[in-house]
Amino acid sequence: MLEEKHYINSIYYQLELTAKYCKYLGSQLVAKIGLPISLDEVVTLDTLAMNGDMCQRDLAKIILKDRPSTGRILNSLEEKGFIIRVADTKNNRLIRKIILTENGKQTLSLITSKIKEYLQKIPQALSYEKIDYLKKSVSDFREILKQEVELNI
Amino acid sequence: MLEEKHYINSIYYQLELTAKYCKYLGSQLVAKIGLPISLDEVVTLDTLAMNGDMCQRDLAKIILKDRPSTGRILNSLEEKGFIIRVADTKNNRLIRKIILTENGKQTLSLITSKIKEYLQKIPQALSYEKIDYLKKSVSDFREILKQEVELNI
DNA sequence: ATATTATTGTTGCAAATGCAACACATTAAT
DNA sequence: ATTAATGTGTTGCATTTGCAACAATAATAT
Repeated sequence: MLEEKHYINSIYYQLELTAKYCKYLGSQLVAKIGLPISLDEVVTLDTLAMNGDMCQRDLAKIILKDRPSTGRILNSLEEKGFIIRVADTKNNRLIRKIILTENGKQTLSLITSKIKEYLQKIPQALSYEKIDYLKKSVSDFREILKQEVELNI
Repeated sequence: MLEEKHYINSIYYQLELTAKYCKYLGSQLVAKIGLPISLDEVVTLDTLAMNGDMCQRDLAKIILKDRPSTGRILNSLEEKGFIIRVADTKNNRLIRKIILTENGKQTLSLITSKIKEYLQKIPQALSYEKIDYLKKSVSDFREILKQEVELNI
Protein backbone atom coordinates (compact mmCIF):
# COMPACT_ATOMS: atom_id res chain seq x y z
CA MET A 1 0.00 0.00 0.00
CA LEU A 2 2.83 2.35 -0.79
CA GLU A 3 0.59 4.51 -2.91
CA GLU A 4 -1.60 5.27 0.07
CA LYS A 5 1.11 7.60 1.25
CA HIS A 6 -0.16 10.04 -1.32
CA TYR A 7 -3.62 11.57 -1.33
CA ILE A 8 -3.34 12.02 -5.08
CA ASN A 9 -3.30 8.26 -5.48
CA SER A 10 -6.57 7.83 -3.63
CA ILE A 11 -9.68 6.85 -5.52
CA TYR A 12 -11.20 10.20 -4.55
CA TYR A 13 -8.59 12.31 -6.26
CA GLN A 14 -8.27 9.92 -9.19
CA LEU A 15 -11.98 10.30 -9.81
CA GLU A 16 -11.74 14.08 -9.63
CA LEU A 17 -8.90 14.17 -12.14
CA THR A 18 -10.75 11.92 -14.55
CA ALA A 19 -13.94 13.92 -14.21
CA LYS A 20 -12.03 17.03 -15.21
CA TYR A 21 -11.17 15.41 -18.50
CA CYS A 22 -14.83 14.52 -18.90
CA LYS A 23 -15.68 18.16 -18.38
CA TYR A 24 -13.11 19.25 -20.95
CA LEU A 25 -14.56 16.73 -23.37
CA GLY A 26 -17.99 18.18 -22.73
CA SER A 27 -16.87 21.75 -23.45
CA GLN A 28 -15.14 20.56 -26.60
CA LEU A 29 -18.29 18.74 -27.64
CA VAL A 30 -20.47 21.82 -27.16
CA ALA A 31 -17.99 23.98 -29.05
CA LYS A 32 -17.75 21.57 -31.99
CA ILE A 33 -21.34 20.52 -32.54
CA GLY A 34 -22.82 23.87 -31.53
CA LEU A 35 -25.66 23.12 -29.13
CA PRO A 36 -28.41 25.71 -28.56
CA ILE A 37 -28.06 25.29 -24.78
CA SER A 38 -25.28 24.67 -22.29
CA LEU A 39 -24.37 21.17 -21.16
CA ASP A 40 -25.73 21.97 -17.69
CA GLU A 41 -29.03 22.71 -19.34
CA VAL A 42 -28.89 19.48 -21.31
CA VAL A 43 -28.29 17.60 -18.07
CA THR A 44 -31.26 19.35 -16.51
CA LEU A 45 -33.61 18.48 -19.35
CA ASP A 46 -32.29 14.94 -19.35
CA THR A 47 -32.83 14.60 -15.62
CA LEU A 48 -36.39 15.81 -15.95
CA ALA A 49 -37.00 13.46 -18.86
CA MET A 50 -35.75 10.50 -16.85
CA ASN A 51 -37.33 11.31 -13.48
CA GLY A 52 -40.51 13.12 -14.42
CA ASP A 53 -41.74 16.49 -13.20
CA MET A 54 -40.43 17.66 -9.85
CA CYS A 55 -39.78 20.74 -7.70
CA GLN A 56 -36.60 22.79 -7.96
CA ARG A 57 -34.97 21.61 -4.80
CA ASP A 58 -35.37 17.95 -5.66
CA LEU A 59 -33.84 18.67 -9.02
CA ALA A 60 -30.96 20.49 -7.36
CA LYS A 61 -30.24 17.45 -5.22
CA ILE A 62 -30.09 15.22 -8.27
CA ILE A 63 -27.93 17.39 -10.50
CA LEU A 64 -25.82 18.48 -7.50
CA LYS A 65 -26.10 22.21 -7.98
CA ASP A 66 -27.06 24.67 -5.26
CA ARG A 67 -30.53 26.20 -5.32
CA PRO A 68 -29.56 29.54 -6.86
CA SER A 69 -27.68 27.86 -9.70
CA THR A 70 -30.54 25.49 -10.33
CA GLY A 71 -32.95 28.42 -10.42
CA ARG A 72 -30.79 30.23 -12.96
CA ILE A 73 -30.58 27.21 -15.24
CA LEU A 74 -34.36 26.87 -15.08
CA ASN A 75 -34.84 30.57 -15.85
CA SER A 76 -32.81 30.11 -18.98
CA LEU A 77 -34.66 26.96 -20.01
CA GLU A 78 -38.01 28.62 -19.37
CA GLU A 79 -37.08 31.65 -21.47
CA LYS A 80 -36.30 29.31 -24.33
CA GLY A 81 -39.59 27.50 -23.90
CA PHE A 82 -38.13 24.11 -23.00
CA ILE A 83 -39.81 23.96 -19.60
CA ILE A 84 -42.61 25.68 -17.75
CA ARG A 85 -42.99 26.13 -14.01
CA VAL A 86 -46.39 25.81 -12.41
CA ALA A 87 -47.46 26.37 -8.82
CA ASP A 88 -48.16 23.12 -7.04
CA THR A 89 -47.95 21.58 -3.60
CA LYS A 90 -45.83 18.83 -2.09
CA ASN A 91 -46.56 17.84 1.52
CA ASN A 92 -48.73 20.94 1.78
CA ARG A 93 -45.75 23.04 0.76
CA LEU A 94 -46.01 25.47 -2.10
CA ILE A 95 -43.56 24.48 -4.79
CA ARG A 96 -42.77 25.40 -8.36
CA LYS A 97 -43.19 22.24 -10.31
CA ILE A 98 -41.03 21.98 -13.39
CA ILE A 99 -42.63 20.53 -16.49
CA LEU A 100 -40.89 19.60 -19.72
CA THR A 101 -42.63 21.09 -22.72
CA GLU A 102 -43.08 19.25 -26.00
CA ASN A 103 -40.53 21.60 -27.48
CA GLY A 104 -38.18 20.69 -24.65
CA LYS A 105 -38.62 16.98 -25.26
CA GLN A 106 -38.01 17.27 -28.96
CA THR A 107 -34.98 19.49 -28.53
CA LEU A 108 -33.52 17.13 -25.95
CA SER A 109 -34.05 14.20 -28.28
CA LEU A 110 -32.29 16.02 -31.09
CA ILE A 111 -29.40 17.07 -28.88
CA THR A 112 -29.05 13.59 -27.44
CA SER A 113 -28.54 12.02 -30.83
CA LYS A 114 -26.03 14.70 -31.79
CA ILE A 115 -24.08 14.06 -28.60
CA LYS A 116 -24.26 10.32 -29.10
CA GLU A 117 -22.93 10.66 -32.61
CA TYR A 118 -20.03 12.78 -31.39
CA LEU A 119 -19.16 10.47 -28.51
CA GLN A 120 -19.22 7.39 -30.68
CA LYS A 121 -16.25 8.73 -32.60
CA ILE A 122 -14.12 8.46 -29.48
CA PRO A 123 -11.99 5.34 -29.64
CA GLN A 124 -13.20 2.77 -27.15
CA ALA A 125 -9.95 1.47 -25.76
CA LEU A 126 -12.03 -0.12 -23.03
CA SER A 127 -14.50 -2.74 -24.21
CA TYR A 128 -18.20 -2.15 -23.90
CA GLU A 129 -18.34 -4.66 -21.09
CA LYS A 130 -15.56 -2.97 -19.18
CA ILE A 131 -17.16 0.45 -19.55
CA ASP A 132 -20.40 -1.02 -18.33
CA TYR A 133 -18.72 -2.56 -15.33
CA LEU A 134 -16.87 0.68 -14.66
CA LYS A 135 -20.15 2.57 -14.77
CA LYS A 136 -21.66 0.23 -12.26
CA SER A 137 -18.67 0.38 -9.92
CA VAL A 138 -18.62 4.17 -10.04
CA SER A 139 -22.31 4.22 -9.34
CA ASP A 140 -21.94 1.86 -6.37
CA PHE A 141 -19.09 3.92 -5.04
CA ARG A 142 -21.17 7.07 -5.32
CA GLU A 143 -23.95 5.50 -3.28
CA ILE A 144 -21.53 4.96 -0.43
CA LEU A 145 -20.29 8.52 -0.60
CA LYS A 146 -23.85 9.79 -0.55
CA GLN A 147 -24.22 8.44 2.93
CA GLU A 148 -21.02 10.07 4.09
CA VAL A 149 -21.47 13.62 2.86
CA GLU A 150 -24.11 16.08 3.93
CA LEU A 151 -25.37 18.06 1.01
CA ASN A 152 -26.87 21.32 2.34
CA ILE A 153 -28.99 21.72 -0.77
CA MET B 1 -28.71 0.05 -24.70
CA LEU B 2 -31.77 1.90 -23.61
CA GLU B 3 -29.82 3.98 -21.16
CA GLU B 4 -27.72 5.41 -23.97
CA LYS B 5 -30.69 7.55 -24.84
CA HIS B 6 -29.69 9.73 -21.91
CA TYR B 7 -26.45 11.64 -21.65
CA ILE B 8 -26.73 11.52 -17.88
CA ASN B 9 -26.30 7.75 -18.03
CA SER B 10 -23.03 8.01 -19.91
CA ILE B 11 -19.81 7.16 -18.14
CA TYR B 12 -18.71 10.77 -18.60
CA TYR B 13 -21.55 12.27 -16.63
CA GLN B 14 -21.57 9.47 -14.08
CA LEU B 15 -17.92 10.19 -13.36
CA GLU B 16 -18.63 13.90 -13.00
CA LEU B 17 -21.43 13.27 -10.53
CA THR B 18 -19.30 10.93 -8.45
CA ALA B 19 -16.38 13.34 -8.48
CA LYS B 20 -18.65 16.01 -7.05
CA TYR B 21 -19.28 13.83 -4.04
CA CYS B 22 -15.53 13.35 -3.74
CA LYS B 23 -15.14 17.11 -3.70
CA TYR B 24 -17.79 17.49 -1.03
CA LEU B 25 -16.02 14.84 1.02
CA GLY B 26 -12.79 16.78 0.60
CA SER B 27 -14.34 20.03 1.85
CA GLN B 28 -15.88 18.18 4.76
CA LEU B 29 -12.52 16.63 5.56
CA VAL B 30 -10.74 19.98 5.55
CA ALA B 31 -13.44 21.54 7.74
CA LYS B 32 -13.34 18.72 10.28
CA ILE B 33 -9.66 18.04 10.69
CA GLY B 34 -8.60 21.66 10.23
CA LEU B 35 -5.73 21.63 7.75
CA PRO B 36 -3.35 24.62 7.59
CA ILE B 37 -3.67 24.71 3.78
CA SER B 38 -6.39 24.10 1.21
CA LEU B 39 -6.86 20.73 -0.44
CA ASP B 40 -5.64 22.19 -3.74
CA GLU B 41 -2.45 23.10 -1.97
CA VAL B 42 -2.17 19.62 -0.50
CA VAL B 43 -2.56 18.18 -3.98
CA THR B 44 0.14 20.50 -5.25
CA LEU B 45 2.62 19.52 -2.54
CA ASP B 46 1.76 15.87 -3.07
CA THR B 47 2.29 16.15 -6.82
CA LEU B 48 5.69 17.74 -6.28
CA ALA B 49 6.62 15.07 -3.74
CA MET B 50 5.73 12.32 -6.18
CA ASN B 51 7.15 13.79 -9.37
CA GLY B 52 10.08 15.86 -8.15
CA ASP B 53 10.87 19.49 -8.86
CA MET B 54 9.38 20.97 -12.01
CA CYS B 55 8.32 24.21 -13.66
CA GLN B 56 4.92 25.81 -13.15
CA ARG B 57 3.41 24.89 -16.46
CA ASP B 58 4.30 21.23 -16.16
CA LEU B 59 2.72 21.24 -12.73
CA ALA B 60 -0.39 22.90 -14.13
CA LYS B 61 -0.74 20.14 -16.72
CA ILE B 62 -0.59 17.49 -14.01
CA ILE B 63 -2.97 19.04 -11.51
CA LEU B 64 -5.24 20.26 -14.33
CA LYS B 65 -5.42 23.88 -13.31
CA ASP B 66 -4.82 26.80 -15.64
CA ARG B 67 -1.58 28.73 -15.33
CA PRO B 68 -2.92 31.68 -13.33
CA SER B 69 -4.56 29.39 -10.77
CA THR B 70 -1.41 27.33 -10.46
CA GLY B 71 0.60 30.49 -9.94
CA ARG B 72 -1.74 31.63 -7.18
CA ILE B 73 -1.53 28.31 -5.36
CA LEU B 74 2.25 28.49 -5.53
CA ASN B 75 2.29 32.07 -4.23
CA SER B 76 0.36 30.90 -1.21
CA LEU B 77 2.62 27.89 -0.63
CA GLU B 78 5.72 30.02 -1.00
CA GLU B 79 4.45 32.57 1.54
CA LYS B 80 4.00 29.75 4.01
CA GLY B 81 7.48 28.45 3.33
CA PHE B 82 6.46 25.08 1.92
CA ILE B 83 8.11 25.63 -1.45
CA ILE B 84 10.64 27.96 -2.99
CA ARG B 85 10.93 28.99 -6.63
CA VAL B 86 14.32 29.33 -8.24
CA ALA B 87 15.27 30.53 -11.70
CA ASP B 88 16.32 27.70 -13.94
CA THR B 89 16.24 26.69 -17.59
CA LYS B 90 14.46 23.95 -19.49
CA ASN B 91 15.18 23.59 -23.21
CA ASN B 92 16.98 26.91 -23.02
CA ARG B 93 13.82 28.48 -21.66
CA LEU B 94 13.85 30.47 -18.48
CA ILE B 95 11.55 28.80 -15.98
CA ARG B 96 10.71 29.08 -12.31
CA LYS B 97 11.57 25.73 -10.86
CA ILE B 98 9.49 24.76 -7.86
CA ILE B 99 11.30 23.08 -5.01
CA LEU B 100 9.73 21.48 -1.95
CA THR B 101 11.32 22.71 1.26
CA GLU B 102 12.02 20.47 4.24
CA ASN B 103 9.20 22.25 6.02
CA GLY B 104 6.94 21.48 3.08
CA LYS B 105 7.86 17.79 3.12
CA GLN B 106 7.26 17.47 6.83
CA THR B 107 3.97 19.31 6.71
CA LEU B 108 2.80 17.20 3.80
CA SER B 109 3.69 14.05 5.66
CA LEU B 110 1.75 15.21 8.71
CA ILE B 111 -1.27 16.19 6.65
CA THR B 112 -1.20 12.95 4.71
CA SER B 113 -1.46 10.85 7.83
CA LYS B 114 -4.28 13.02 9.15
CA ILE B 115 -6.18 12.61 5.88
CA LYS B 116 -5.54 8.88 5.82
CA GLU B 117 -6.86 8.55 9.34
CA TYR B 118 -10.01 10.44 8.41
CA LEU B 119 -10.62 8.49 5.21
CA GLN B 120 -10.16 5.15 6.93
CA LYS B 121 -13.27 5.82 8.98
CA ILE B 122 -15.38 5.75 5.85
CA PRO B 123 -17.13 2.40 5.52
CA GLN B 124 -15.64 0.39 2.71
CA ALA B 125 -18.73 -1.07 1.11
CA LEU B 126 -16.49 -1.97 -1.80
CA SER B 127 -13.73 -4.42 -1.02
CA TYR B 128 -10.12 -3.34 -1.21
CA GLU B 129 -9.70 -5.38 -4.36
CA LYS B 130 -12.68 -3.76 -6.01
CA ILE B 131 -11.49 -0.27 -5.12
CA ASP B 132 -8.12 -1.13 -6.52
CA TYR B 133 -9.62 -2.41 -9.73
CA LEU B 134 -11.85 0.66 -9.93
CA LYS B 135 -8.83 2.89 -9.51
CA LYS B 136 -7.07 1.13 -12.33
CA SER B 137 -10.08 1.27 -14.65
CA VAL B 138 -10.58 4.96 -13.97
CA SER B 139 -6.92 5.57 -14.64
CA ASP B 140 -7.04 3.63 -17.91
CA PHE B 141 -10.12 5.51 -18.96
CA ARG B 142 -8.44 8.82 -18.21
CA GLU B 143 -5.52 7.90 -20.42
CA ILE B 144 -7.88 7.50 -23.35
CA LEU B 145 -9.54 10.81 -22.65
CA LYS B 146 -6.16 12.51 -22.49
CA GLN B 147 -5.66 11.73 -26.15
CA GLU B 148 -9.05 13.12 -27.08
CA VAL B 149 -9.05 16.48 -25.34
CA GLU B 150 -6.73 19.39 -26.00
CA LEU B 151 -5.72 21.04 -22.81
CA ASN B 152 -4.66 24.63 -23.63
CA ILE B 153 -2.56 24.82 -20.49
C1' DA C 1 17.48 40.03 -41.35
C1' DT C 2 12.83 40.02 -40.32
C1' DA C 3 8.77 37.97 -39.20
C1' DT C 4 6.33 34.26 -37.28
C1' DT C 5 5.54 30.86 -34.02
C1' DA C 6 6.22 28.70 -29.53
C1' DT C 7 7.16 28.54 -24.45
C1' DT C 8 6.74 30.32 -19.77
C1' DG C 9 4.70 33.14 -16.49
C1' DT C 10 1.82 37.28 -14.94
C1' DT C 11 -1.97 40.65 -14.96
C1' DG C 12 -6.62 41.97 -15.30
C1' DC C 13 -11.23 41.34 -16.23
C1' DA C 14 -15.53 38.80 -16.99
C1' DA C 15 -18.22 34.87 -15.95
C1' DA C 16 -19.45 31.23 -12.86
C1' DT C 17 -19.99 29.53 -8.37
C1' DG C 18 -20.99 29.22 -3.67
C1' DC C 19 -23.07 30.79 0.30
C1' DA C 20 -25.46 33.53 3.64
C1' DA C 21 -29.56 36.09 4.27
C1' DC C 22 -34.14 36.95 3.27
C1' DA C 23 -39.20 36.07 2.36
C1' DC C 24 -42.91 33.20 2.94
C1' DA C 25 -45.43 29.31 4.47
C1' DT C 26 -46.12 25.15 7.31
C1' DT C 27 -45.32 22.06 10.99
C1' DA C 28 -43.78 21.14 15.67
C1' DA C 29 -42.81 22.48 20.40
C1' DT C 30 -43.47 24.71 24.74
C1' DA D 1 -50.80 31.19 21.59
C1' DT D 2 -46.26 32.08 20.78
C1' DT D 3 -42.01 30.46 19.51
C1' DA D 4 -38.99 27.62 17.11
C1' DA D 5 -37.79 24.74 13.41
C1' DT D 6 -38.31 23.05 8.68
C1' DG D 7 -39.07 23.42 3.69
C1' DT D 8 -39.02 26.09 -0.72
C1' DG D 9 -37.32 29.57 -3.61
C1' DT D 10 -34.97 34.20 -4.57
C1' DT D 11 -31.68 38.03 -4.06
C1' DG D 12 -27.25 39.86 -3.47
C1' DC D 13 -22.59 39.64 -2.61
C1' DA D 14 -17.94 37.73 -2.19
C1' DT D 15 -14.97 34.34 -3.78
C1' DT D 16 -13.32 31.49 -7.29
C1' DT D 17 -12.48 30.38 -11.83
C1' DG D 18 -11.47 30.72 -16.53
C1' DC D 19 -9.71 33.01 -20.29
C1' DA D 20 -7.66 36.44 -23.19
C1' DA D 21 -3.93 39.56 -23.48
C1' DC D 22 0.56 40.83 -22.39
C1' DA D 23 5.76 40.56 -21.52
C1' DA D 24 9.92 38.34 -22.26
C1' DT D 25 12.66 35.09 -24.63
C1' DA D 26 13.93 31.56 -27.92
C1' DA D 27 13.34 28.71 -31.90
C1' DT D 28 11.85 28.53 -36.70
C1' DA D 29 10.63 30.20 -41.23
C1' DT D 30 10.85 33.15 -45.15
